Amino acid sequence: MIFNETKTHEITVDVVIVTLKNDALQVLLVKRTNEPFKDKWAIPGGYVRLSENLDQAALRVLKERTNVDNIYLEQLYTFGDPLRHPNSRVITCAYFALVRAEDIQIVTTPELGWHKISDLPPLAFDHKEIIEYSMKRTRERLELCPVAYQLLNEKFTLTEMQRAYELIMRKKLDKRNFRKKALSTEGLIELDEYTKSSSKRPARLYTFENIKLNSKRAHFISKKKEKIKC
Amino acid sequence: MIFNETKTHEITVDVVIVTLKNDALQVLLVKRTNEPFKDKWAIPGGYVRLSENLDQAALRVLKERTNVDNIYLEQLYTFGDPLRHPNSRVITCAYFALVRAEDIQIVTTPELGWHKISDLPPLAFDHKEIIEYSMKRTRERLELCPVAYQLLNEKFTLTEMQRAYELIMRKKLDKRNFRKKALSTEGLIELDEYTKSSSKRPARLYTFENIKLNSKRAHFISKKKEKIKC
DNA sequence: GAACTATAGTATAATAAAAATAATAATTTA
DNA sequence: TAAATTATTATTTTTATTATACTATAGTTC
Repeated sequence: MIFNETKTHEITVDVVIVTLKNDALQVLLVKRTNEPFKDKWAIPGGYVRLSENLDQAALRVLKERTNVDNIYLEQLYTFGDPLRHPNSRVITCAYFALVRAEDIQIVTTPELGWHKISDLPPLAFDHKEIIEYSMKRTRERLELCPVAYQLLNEKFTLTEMQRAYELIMRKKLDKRNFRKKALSTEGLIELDEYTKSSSKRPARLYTFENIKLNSKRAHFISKKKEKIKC
Repeated sequence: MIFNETKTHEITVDVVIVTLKNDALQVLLVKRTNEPFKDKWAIPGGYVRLSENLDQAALRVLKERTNVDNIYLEQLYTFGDPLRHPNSRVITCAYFALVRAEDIQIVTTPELGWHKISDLPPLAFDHKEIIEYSMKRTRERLELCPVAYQLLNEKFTLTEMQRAYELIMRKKLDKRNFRKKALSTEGLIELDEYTKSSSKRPARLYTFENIKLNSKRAHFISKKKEKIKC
């Protein structure tokens, strides 16, 4: 590939939209209908408009695809390899979003749907790398604050919360220690409600007061077992 | 400002180059000679060439300005506010670099020089925000791995290392506890050499084996006292 | 050369946090 | 009503953090 150095770049945002569904972390993908990478799956994305900033562009893409807003959205990383797009020079600013399954009302079609992160179909461009990076970032975030609540329904049991943590951190957690730490999280509110439809002992429901998530007590996953690259 | 939505974006990289000099963290700035922001100071930056990726562009800028390579360089954040550049739509991918003062052989002029981060001159564009964000990121990094060694000379005393930590973390550290943790850092090598020219008791010199910096034992700043925004 | 000054270096106890363990309670199903 | 399943609570052990005070080694001063 020969580069004409006077040609301009194109800039897009791509949003890794993650939810918790059927006891698995799933990511929203669209099937490409055109070349390049026709029939491969891709993260939802779009061009950044000149009138909007990057966050606004990502929020717009998210809204277009899922009709949700006001959720956890974070700039992830900007990918700019000259060869990441086979036809032109496209730099993409990747975002990731954690959304509640119950908030999402998308109509899944053969061209749009949720895919288990542990079992992804063939992906277009460098989107596999982007998804992997977003999961790494989610793990790092979870060590700092309980972002996992973004994946849970408004009312949830501690077991559901623990399960979300286990899926993100990719390791089993001890139920008793998890509960002890979780209960000390600022912003966690114990409700006087219990699950009903379960076939076993009902579990107490909790909810989150969203305000206080930057508390220093808000994280409760030990960092020690994780090795983080410098 | 009225936007022509068909106009293209321009993409730059800006590199926050930080060093430790005269017992202070200092950042390399260039004085702008043209409008906009004539006579204000700016982070070194440049346009991303079509043939290079973002890391390469940042490394090139770093090399052009300081003639150093092979140092700690990390993508920071991409800033894309439509109004951040008054004349055109410039999206910048910010990087930050930690460099050793002894490695740098720049000729400081009235248009290029080091400035204390605690006492910055008037800055162009959103560069104040970018520098602040880079220091925040450095603090977060330091909690994960001893990147501060990037600021130290090849051979350093534990007191110098502690001082680098204190400047980055903006708090006093207890000498005994710091030394205990520092000595348990993987990759730290105790030398049979001591400082000489000091008029006081000589201090033992240490060095770092760069290889093992992703060790889980490599970080030794407690996270508890820091509040991190979600 | 004795006293002083400044920084380098060390040992240990108190406190707090994390990890590891077992037993009991509440519900549905067989 | 016994068995199965999930929810919930308490305690101990281990590890990490914090707090504390003293000794060591050089140069400097008198």
